[in-house]
Amino acid sequence: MMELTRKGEYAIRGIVYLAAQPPDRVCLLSDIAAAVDVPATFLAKIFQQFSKIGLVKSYRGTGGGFLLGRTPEKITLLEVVEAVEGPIIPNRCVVGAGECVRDVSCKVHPVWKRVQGQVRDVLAGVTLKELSEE
Amino acid sequence: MMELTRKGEYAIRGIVYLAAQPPDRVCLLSDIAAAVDVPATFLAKIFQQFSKIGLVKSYRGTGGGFLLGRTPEKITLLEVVEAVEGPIIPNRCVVGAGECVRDVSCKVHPVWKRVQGQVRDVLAGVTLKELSEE
DNA sequence: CCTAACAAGACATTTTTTATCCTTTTAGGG
DNA sequence: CCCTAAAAGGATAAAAAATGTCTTGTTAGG
Repeated sequence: MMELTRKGEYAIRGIVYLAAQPPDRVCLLSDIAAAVDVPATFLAKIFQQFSKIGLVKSYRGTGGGFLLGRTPEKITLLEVVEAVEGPIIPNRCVVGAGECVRDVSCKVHPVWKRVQGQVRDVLAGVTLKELSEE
Repeated sequence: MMELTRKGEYAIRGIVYLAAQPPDRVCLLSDIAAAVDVPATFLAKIFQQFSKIGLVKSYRGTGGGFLLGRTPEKITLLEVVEAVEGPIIPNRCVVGAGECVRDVSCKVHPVWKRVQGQVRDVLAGVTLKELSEE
């Protein structure tokens, strides 16, 4: 359980590749896809999601392509993962009130809350800089 | 992402209910299913998995049913969850050597390892006793 | 031997994941 | 002003996983 999907994996590979490029090198989607071994059409969707929230910047037309929206040390793994996989929610009952209808005083609730916190903390503590250097 | 499936939810509900019963009260599957509001046929599958690894004991025939395999304080949430959802593996590359073929020195690897550890620690720290009392 | 109960396996349905394709929009260059 | 390069967006399709259901087998008690 708790497994990252293919999409999440691809997303990380793709953006880490971008982070490893010289700061203002505009990269073609097709090049990125080839480099990280991901279907270009699929990666396109992923980068569209990145683009919407500013994780990457995109340019169309001749000479277009992608580059990182911010410097690598300002993008965390948490942002990348949540961008494509949605928020980290181990159990529906952590979402908020009204979800845990079965049990007003649900004992499991705080446990999942804790899990969520730990996972988020770990992922938030890692930046693209660390993942791309060397 | 990282969401517990319905199966996992049902599993927890079912076994927590058992843990809340008097120690040697044998419970009918149909009663448990009704009490925790889970399809009986589905819960049957779940309890079969529990039974195989000794998390619950089962008795067939007239007067049969289920009871907890050990005392509630000796069963952790981690065991329950892993029994039905499989091991907690945030990313395939934490499984072991040979999986992370793309990158011998995969930088993301240790991060997922850490996530895995944290999640397991939280879940291992909670027993059915705590979840079932009061 | 009849009935109660769980065990096991096959099957069906729905949802999610994992793509692919086609059309549209934007931009540069001749 | 056209032509080409590139990303954006939407529709669709195939495969896998989740979520159940059903039928038959097994075990045990009375």
